[in-house]
Amino acid sequence: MTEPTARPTRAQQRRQTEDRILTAARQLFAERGYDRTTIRAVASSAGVDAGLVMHYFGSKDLLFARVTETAPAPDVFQAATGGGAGAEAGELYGGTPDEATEALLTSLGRRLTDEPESSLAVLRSMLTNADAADRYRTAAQPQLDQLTEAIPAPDADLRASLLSAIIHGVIAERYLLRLTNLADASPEQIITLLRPCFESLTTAPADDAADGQG
Amino acid sequence: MTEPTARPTRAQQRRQTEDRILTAARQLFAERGYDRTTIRAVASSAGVDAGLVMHYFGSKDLLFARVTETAPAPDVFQAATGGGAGAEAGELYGGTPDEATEALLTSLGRRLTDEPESSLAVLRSMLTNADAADRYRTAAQPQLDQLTEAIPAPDADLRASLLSAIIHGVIAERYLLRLTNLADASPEQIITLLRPCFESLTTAPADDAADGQG
DNA sequence: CGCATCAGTCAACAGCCGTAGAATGAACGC
DNA sequence: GCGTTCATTCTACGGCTGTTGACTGATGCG
Repeated sequence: MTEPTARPTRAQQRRQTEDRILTAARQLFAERGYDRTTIRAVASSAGVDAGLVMHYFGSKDLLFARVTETAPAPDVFQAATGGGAGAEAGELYGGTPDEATEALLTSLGRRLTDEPESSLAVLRSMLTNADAADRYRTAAQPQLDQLTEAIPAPDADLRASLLSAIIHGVIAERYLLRLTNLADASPEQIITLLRPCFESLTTAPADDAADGQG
Repeated sequence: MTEPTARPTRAQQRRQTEDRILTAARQLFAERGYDRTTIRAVASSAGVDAGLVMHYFGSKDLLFARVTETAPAPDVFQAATGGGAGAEAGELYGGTPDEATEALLTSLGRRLTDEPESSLAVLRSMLTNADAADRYRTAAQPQLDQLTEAIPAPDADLRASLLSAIIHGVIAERYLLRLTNLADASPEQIITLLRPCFESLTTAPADDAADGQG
């Protein structure tokens, strides 16, 4: 059936070219941010003409939107499910605060290990591109809500936001700012140091709160 | 003596205009970041011609450098000295870990209260402008070293960097990304929630450090 | 007063940007 | 085979950018 002839159909070739463009765009957006990434540079990096990028994606904004929505991790926290595709993310934080803590730490660990290309594209561009910030905020809200439910405290939403801020701060300072201490440290070191920090945020102030709402 | 005639000397007038330009630049850099801030916009906002900005500052890069080096808080943590100009910053973190924690929290509280204009100019541009990142890293290192000395742990430098990352993450997510939960929260709330977090990083794992930390 | 200095303006240049549209040529359906 | 579709390229336009240099007029100094 499928002959080994290297003659792809037209649709295949288009998709292939689109992918090449998207890959180049993702990398450049991550490296330089939205403003400093030019369509010409993306096209050149993908080995095509700039007009073709326009023809396929319509505009620079739309290209950026495609890059960020295609990004494997637009989420704040993407808990490692261990490969179980059937595991709903909804159950990951639903349990105890301890489970939430470990899920967050695992997510952070993976983000510190993998090359966070597309994640960086979002993170870097969020700070200059209002659309990117909006898109991120919208995408992150359900995840924040979910995390909020796992935290037994009246100010759980603020706690969840702080956890998000900490994670982003660490990633930004390691990859964007490249603070040497953080850039050189191993993910395990970082996780070990942050665990008590996360625990203090996910667990309620059981000491003197006495609000026995749980 | 000094007549109320509004006729300043030439040098005074120049410095006054320079200040106006610097103020406008600081605000615009903070609002839009480096790339989206144009010299023409700065000049227009300061009520002068774009050529004058060039004449005074040489280039956009130099103007940005002046803005960031003039910034009242290029420092990571600027502990509140209570107005004592003679208090050397060197002594602020020199004491116990608890003192360092409180100094960091006070600094964060002030940053969450005041309009962090120039601080944002640095923070926002750091993430897109390589020069700004370098300049920041250089300026922050002594402060990090200082904080490191206050932490009695073998990995004190990493702990200090994490504290810096957390502070920046919170500020960035509140002012740059404007995550609603964080933007609406009061500084006191945030500080209260972060205190145990900071404590866990500034104090050594004296309790259960028995198990070989490798 | 007379000349040098300098704050400040104006017009322009060269370059890069996103984008549009015509042109080309190969792949496709009939 | 023929006309159409479509991937792809080329050229170009208008706008914005940083930057330059000539210009103007008030100010300072001798």
